[in-house]
Amino acid sequence: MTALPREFYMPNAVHVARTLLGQVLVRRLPDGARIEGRIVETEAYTGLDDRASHGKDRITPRNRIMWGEPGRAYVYKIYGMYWMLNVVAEPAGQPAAILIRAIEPLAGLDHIAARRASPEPRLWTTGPGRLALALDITNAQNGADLTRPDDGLWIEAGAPVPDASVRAGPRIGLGQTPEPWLSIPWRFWVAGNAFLSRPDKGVAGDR
DNA sequence: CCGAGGATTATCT
DNA sequence: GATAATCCTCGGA
Repeated sequence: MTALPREFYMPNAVHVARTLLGQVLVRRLPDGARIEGRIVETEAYTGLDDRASHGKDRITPRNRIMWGEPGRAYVYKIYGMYWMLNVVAEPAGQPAAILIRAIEPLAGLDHIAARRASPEPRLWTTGPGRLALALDITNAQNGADLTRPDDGLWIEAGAPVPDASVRAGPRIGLGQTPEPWLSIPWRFWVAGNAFLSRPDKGVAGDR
């Protein structure tokens, strides 16, 4: 298996969020452990006008990765205790990133179990905070190049998810964000998958 | 089953 | 000094 090329991340963030579904996120820990998970839920954040995006205004020390090379990891801490894993998209100079919200564990389950308190696999990688804990992702992975195995975190090609299995809806946790950004359907997920951050009600909202 | 509230800190104003 | 792209626990029903 080989990592997806940088060109994969060049298109606009909404398109990349859609095509990331089904791809395989791979983590190689310092001790040699290998963990793999199929991406089943994503959210797109663009720059320019998107009021929910960290890239909405200007470059700051935290968000500078968003303006850089596509195909790299943008990791930041939220609520004082959780790390969020994002993938930078669009050409350098344009702030855009995709938040990986959930993965379906494929390999390395025992390594995840060792790190997570809950004995319930469904609670290991369902949600951005949880998946970061499961894969031991912290700010040490900020800027990691996802197009190569060198940094211990990368993305490989997985089985494509057909349009019929893709659903879209509003992004989660946006709080005071004004419309239309609050409701724009830039969250994508694999219909009916058991590892979504919240249960799939079976409702479509396609785009 | 469900909703409320707490945890805990980097970041920006 | 307020807020945040979240998760977990606990109390009530």
